[in-house]
Amino acid sequence: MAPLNEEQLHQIRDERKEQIMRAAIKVFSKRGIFGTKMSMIAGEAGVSHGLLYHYFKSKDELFITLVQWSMDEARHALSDIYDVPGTPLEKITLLTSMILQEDDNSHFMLIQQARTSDGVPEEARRIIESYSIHAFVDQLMPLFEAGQQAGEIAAGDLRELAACYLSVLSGLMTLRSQEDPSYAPPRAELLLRMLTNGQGK
Amino acid sequence: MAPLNEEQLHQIRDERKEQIMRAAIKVFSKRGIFGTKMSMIAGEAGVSHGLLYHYFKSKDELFITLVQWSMDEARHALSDIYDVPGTPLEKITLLTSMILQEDDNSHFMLIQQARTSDGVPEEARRIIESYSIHAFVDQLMPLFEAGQQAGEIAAGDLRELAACYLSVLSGLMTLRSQEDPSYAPPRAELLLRMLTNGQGK
Amino acid sequence: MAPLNEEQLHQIRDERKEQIMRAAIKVFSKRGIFGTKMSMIAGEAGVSHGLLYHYFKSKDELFITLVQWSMDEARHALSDIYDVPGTPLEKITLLTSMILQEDDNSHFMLIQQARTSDGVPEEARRIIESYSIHAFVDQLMPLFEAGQQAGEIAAGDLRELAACYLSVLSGLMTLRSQEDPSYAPPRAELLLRMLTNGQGK
Amino acid sequence: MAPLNEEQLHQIRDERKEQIMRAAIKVFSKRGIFGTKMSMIAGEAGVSHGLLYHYFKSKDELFITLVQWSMDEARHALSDIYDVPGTPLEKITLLTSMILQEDDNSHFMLIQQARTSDGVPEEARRIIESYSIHAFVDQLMPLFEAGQQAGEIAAGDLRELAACYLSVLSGLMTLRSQEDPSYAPPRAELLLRMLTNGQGK
DNA sequence: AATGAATGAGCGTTCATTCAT
DNA sequence: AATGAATGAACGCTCATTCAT
Repeated sequence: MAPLNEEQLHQIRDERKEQIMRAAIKVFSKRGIFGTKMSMIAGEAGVSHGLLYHYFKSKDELFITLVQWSMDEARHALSDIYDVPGTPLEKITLLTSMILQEDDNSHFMLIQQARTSDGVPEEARRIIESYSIHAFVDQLMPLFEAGQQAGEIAAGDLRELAACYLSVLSGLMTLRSQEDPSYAPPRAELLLRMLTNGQGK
Repeated sequence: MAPLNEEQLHQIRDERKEQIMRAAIKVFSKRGIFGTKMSMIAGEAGVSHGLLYHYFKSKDELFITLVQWSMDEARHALSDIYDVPGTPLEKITLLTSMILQEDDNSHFMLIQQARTSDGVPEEARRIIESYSIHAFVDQLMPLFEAGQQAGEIAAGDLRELAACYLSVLSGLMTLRSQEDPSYAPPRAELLLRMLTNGQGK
Repeated sequence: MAPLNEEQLHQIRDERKEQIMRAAIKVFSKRGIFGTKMSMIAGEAGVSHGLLYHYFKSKDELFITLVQWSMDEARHALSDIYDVPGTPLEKITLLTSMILQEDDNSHFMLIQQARTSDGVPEEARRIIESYSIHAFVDQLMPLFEAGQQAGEIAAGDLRELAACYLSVLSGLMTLRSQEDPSYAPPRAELLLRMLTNGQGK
Repeated sequence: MAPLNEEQLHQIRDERKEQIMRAAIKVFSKRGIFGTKMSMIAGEAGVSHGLLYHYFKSKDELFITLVQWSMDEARHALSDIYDVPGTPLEKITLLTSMILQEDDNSHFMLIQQARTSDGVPEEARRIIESYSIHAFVDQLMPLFEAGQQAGEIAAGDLRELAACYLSVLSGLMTLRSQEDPSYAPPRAELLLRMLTNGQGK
């Protein structure tokens, strides 16, 4: 005999939980796990700090949840690229632009934070390692192979090429975490040269 | 122009102070400003934590000193490249390899930490911004111009190209701060394609 | 004077309220006032924690109510002993066995908890003191006097003897609050020697 | 009760550590592990709360240390009784009086708290169980045997008798933890009747 | 110069209590 | 009546910083 029916409660829970997660990823991705205080997340989400503990057992659990979420989102973002029209190289170009210019790339940035910071919970580290850069390389391999066969991508070791490309993108993403106005992400075409080496039309 | 003024040189010559700074940059560059505790630095340097306060007024001041020091070191590393023999592109290739493979690139990494982290003292931030990426681009412009005239570097906006190149290197450096065994820095040649675009021999 | 006034009786008859009180005394008597969380009581009673505040203004008020209830129950238990058949000493022996072996002596244990712990609400303390051990001694005096006249109880200061006897029982009860399997309550006959001193048949 | 003996003082040599332990046992034994706040201990010891963590890693560790200390003290107190002159019964009488009237029986009380409370660290619980009441019974057996042979102690199962006696003393000690002015410890002679059963001269 | 004892501000977390539904 | 989301005071603990020696 609940005063609120099951569905309403569920809705509130999901709503709040998502609200907190959005606030948390925003702060974590910018300030890292040490620099982020639970009160900052609460403030960003507009709730009391106590409420965070209704939805997440601890700061670490919250962080781990976000890392898992971000890994899934990142994989989705990569797989979505197969659905847009265009040649393989066009798809890669689009992907590059999206990653570099996307306003909210908190997911990628959180992963970078977790990868490069200290004090990250063991489980978060395991999640990231289990989906390490090789997993993303695997995801992109069909696209790169198609590009190479089409003559759009230079000859050579494709896995190495893809890993290099992803490393560069990863690195660039970390540079976007600040508000440094002097930093402007490079144009995608310049980066793409690494792949085409002048062979593209 | 000396990177350190007379007094700074004198201070750094102080054995203890240098010992502390070397320990500090090692820890800061790996763990960031929040993840680094004064006791870690003291332990790394083999002195008591109380002693740190004889040489530095505070953790922030120590960090700021290190940022200043690292900026100077970075500028030196870049300017040194002019002294090695070889064509412009060979010089750039060498520089790239050094940065990517150097065992101790604490200086670069500290700058990255300071650039991408939060909780960095205002003054450290000002130092970094004042010598922002543009300053490094300026330093490398003569080299790039020579490379372009020699036909080793692709045609196009050179400042943009240099900025892109430095951004990529900066980003890659942040990925090296961990012990992630799955990460291997890309070969310099691949990165260089961004600059040559197939025009190099 | 009825141990519970009309209104209290009415409230206690309230099913929900009684359910909560039974759950609460069970938890309080085992874990003490600090070790008991309102959520534990709610869980034990099978209701939401919010509901506790419909019946009791606060944790303290709940505890105070239970102390009052337990004091009344304890007095009843003592007075009931007059109704069983047997000589005075037989009655005392029975009482001793009951207290030591009773499975549910939460009431006595709650009083002990309240007597020996800190952080007990002032009012609970006053209730306990007002019915202090002397009140129980008073209750038992007729029984002891009869026993002494019958030659079953040793000569000497009866109040002192009764107080000593009750103190010992009180103390032993606190030892039963745990699940320590190495502890077994002593046999009543041994304790009774304090009273009889070899004079009983 | 005897303060620290030479050897223990050697271990606890540090003045501050001893100061903190004395303050801590005073508060813990009165208020239990939950009721005791680190700030109370700090206040009682006249130091800042931060200092406690220089000497003890955590509240639990401090508590465990005290339990161990108290167990050792309790064993010593029992074994010391063999050194005083007198018949076995006189020794037991003296021991009883000491335990009941000693102003500072924090050690015994801490053990009782740890035995009967909740939230006690697992290790503390193990220490207490490993020296459970049987260990103390073992310690006193020679004395009881001598008393029985001398005709001072009643015939019967001696281990049961000793266990009963110690249980009663343990229980009485918990009643002394408060400042309840209405409570006066019983005279030793009355308790001793349990052992003599009128057989003593 | 050098140590480490000592302090206290600040953060993560718990839980009694309130309140909208 | 009944629920559980929401709040915030308070506590355990960390660590930058100070200070007596």
